[in-house]
Amino acid sequence: MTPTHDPQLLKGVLSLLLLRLLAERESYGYEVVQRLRELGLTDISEGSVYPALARLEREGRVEARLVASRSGPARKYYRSTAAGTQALAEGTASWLSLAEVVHPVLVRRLPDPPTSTEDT
Amino acid sequence: MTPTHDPQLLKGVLSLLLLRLLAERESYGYEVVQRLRELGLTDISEGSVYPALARLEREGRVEARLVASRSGPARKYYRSTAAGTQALAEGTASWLSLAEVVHPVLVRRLPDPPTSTEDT
DNA sequence: CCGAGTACCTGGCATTGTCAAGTAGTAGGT
DNA sequence: ACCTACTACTTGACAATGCCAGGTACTCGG
Repeated sequence: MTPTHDPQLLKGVLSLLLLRLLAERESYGYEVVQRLRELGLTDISEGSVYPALARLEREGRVEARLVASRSGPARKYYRSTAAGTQALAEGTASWLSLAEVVHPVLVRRLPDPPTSTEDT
Repeated sequence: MTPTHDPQLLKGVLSLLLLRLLAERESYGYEVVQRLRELGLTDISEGSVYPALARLEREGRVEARLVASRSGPARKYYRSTAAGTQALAEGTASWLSLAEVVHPVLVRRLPDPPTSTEDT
């Protein structure tokens, strides 16, 4: 079970993941959603992914081409551009450096909270 | 150097950090900002922290009391409530589980990108 | 003809970090 | 007295972005 997925935590991380998945291999929106779900992000909705992909394309970080399919409507395949690869590197650095700060703080032991049945 | 701090990445994480710092010990806004800066979050602005603290109070996750100071205006000390402690636990779980998904994806080696000077 | 699976897009909404500006108290210099 | 600087908190307007709900459209099986 995913412990109460908080939408806010995903902010910024989603585009980073998309950039990464598309840098690994060309993919289309519907498939990207499935790849994210396989990674464990079961709560990601299409309504987040499609706009995010459109943003990335508008920003020149990915480029798209339409490919007909025999199993449904045409697919829009996206793949990373050079700018996308660079953005991925920078975004990854940001994430890692944030995680390096946040993680230790969250996992360090809490000092004993004051107990009312006990005093010094 | 902080690698191009992305505001979006902080979303949701900030309240989690505040909850954590206040669970460790009672603190007031201005001091919390300093504690965050010491942790390495040099770009955090007061304009983010004060509203976030107000939110946490409104949600009942922290409670506040005013304490006069001889070095300036009164300080508003916040400390975690029981609800805050629980929210901290849940939030930490969310963060850890997200990081567990994101981290491996971001650090795994990229397959060789196709080089234009070379073909199969 | 209808439902389900595939595939994409959009509008409106809520959350939340940032910037900028404002209000105030204390202390020290001139 | 006045000015500056540091401490300390608050607020309004703004931008980014994930989510929900709903819509369009193609293919295939009943």
